[in-house]
Amino acid sequence: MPKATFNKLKAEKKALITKAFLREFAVKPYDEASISEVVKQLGIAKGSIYQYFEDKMDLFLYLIEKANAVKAAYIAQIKRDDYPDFWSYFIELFKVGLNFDTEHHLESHFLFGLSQNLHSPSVKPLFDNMMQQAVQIFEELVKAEIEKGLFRNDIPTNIMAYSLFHTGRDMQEHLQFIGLVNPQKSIAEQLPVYHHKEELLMEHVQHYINLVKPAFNASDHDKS
Amino acid sequence: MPKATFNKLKAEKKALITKAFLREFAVKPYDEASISEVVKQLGIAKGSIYQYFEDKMDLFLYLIEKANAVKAAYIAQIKRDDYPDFWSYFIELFKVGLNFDTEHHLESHFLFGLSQNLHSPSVKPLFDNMMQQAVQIFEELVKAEIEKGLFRNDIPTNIMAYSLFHTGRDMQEHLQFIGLVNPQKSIAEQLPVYHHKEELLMEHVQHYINLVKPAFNASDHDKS
DNA sequence: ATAAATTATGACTAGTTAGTCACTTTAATT
DNA sequence: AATTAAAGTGACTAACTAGTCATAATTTAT
Repeated sequence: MPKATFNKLKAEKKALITKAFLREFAVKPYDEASISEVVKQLGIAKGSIYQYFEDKMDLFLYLIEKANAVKAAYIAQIKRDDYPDFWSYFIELFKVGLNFDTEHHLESHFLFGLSQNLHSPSVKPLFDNMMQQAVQIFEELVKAEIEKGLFRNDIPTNIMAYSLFHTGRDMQEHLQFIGLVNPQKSIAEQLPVYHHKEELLMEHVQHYINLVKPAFNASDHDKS
Repeated sequence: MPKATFNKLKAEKKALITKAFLREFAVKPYDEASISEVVKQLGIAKGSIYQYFEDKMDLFLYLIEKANAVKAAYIAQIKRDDYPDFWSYFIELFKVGLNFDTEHHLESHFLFGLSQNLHSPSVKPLFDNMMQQAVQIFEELVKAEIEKGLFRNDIPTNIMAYSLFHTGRDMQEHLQFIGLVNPQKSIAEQLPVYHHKEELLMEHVQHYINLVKPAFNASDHDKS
């Protein structure tokens, strides 16, 4: 966590520093992100950063925590119980993600980049941990659906959870793949990733969900 | 491509150099892989490498080509037409992949690592290109299945292709996630990734395929 | 206004890297 | 055996990096 000095900083300066580093780590993998370059951009001394944070990793963890907290507030807005089935909930999750992106594009860019640079040696253990947690949450969701008789019960839940978790990631990646979104460019232009693409995006998500739905839903392949 | 000098080298030396670099690039992302370190291990001068290759990227491209060629020979062993449905073909693809891994674990490790370090800035364009090709192949496969009436036809083929392509990757990643395989450790121990895990692996693959099968197969959701 | 505490600084350390090139060694040819 | 061609070398360059620390500037407290 940041040192006391950083927290005592006035909010404006704190925000400027956070923003600059979010941008840097959004564009480059951890090991290639350069503190030297960011302080140059900020016009502050490199030594200052080490008054604020223990080291590079401390700074990085702070950014993750920060961005995750902002996103978590969006996710928490919706509850599974408010939807008739998992898939309408899943789509809604995507929609709040879209709001998050529009209203906090830097944090969104950062998390987007994070999910794509998971295998840099220095972040691997860290990321594995985050992944464990994420998949665990999905496994709970899956189990609840099975309990309700809405998901099939002939496949190990951990496999279903992992696949479901990845479906979300794959959708995002695919959007990038077909050039519908361009995170790198969006960051440079300081625009949200999905800016003015909301409808196309949701259409794409709908297709994806239509595709995977029969893989999870209980029906004839259910052995119960 | 490598310089003439490299090709004139006697096969044994060529193989040793190739092996050492495959190992290095298997473990680290492109930008973190160190030529200096490998030449130290090999006990040859750094200058020699630049007698063999134009630069780091030239060396890297050579390794990709090399590893891909070896794997392609395995893939080419089987043909879709020899199987009653896509999924038995898909499983067989996995099995030859397993053979490839057993018989060429270094190349296998390298390609494994490659698929996980795709977003390093320097390799991004390169990887995007490989991805385009891979997905294109999958899209052809999907189209052929639809033609045969075996896959559903109410989802854009590019979405089906992308999802299918990722299913393979996700399966691999999941095996790593649950600790069933450990590429880093396997490399250190100079063992194939899937060594002595073949049965567990195929069981896992079978589950995964059972899961996703209904997403692709034509049935009630077909609008034809 | 003075003293004390806090915050900011940037030159510096020790380490890394890819790539170069004048030179030496080895091999092939005459 | 002498000459030429090819292959191998390692010190060196230039460019980076994270992190340090004695000093200077600025706030805060007295």
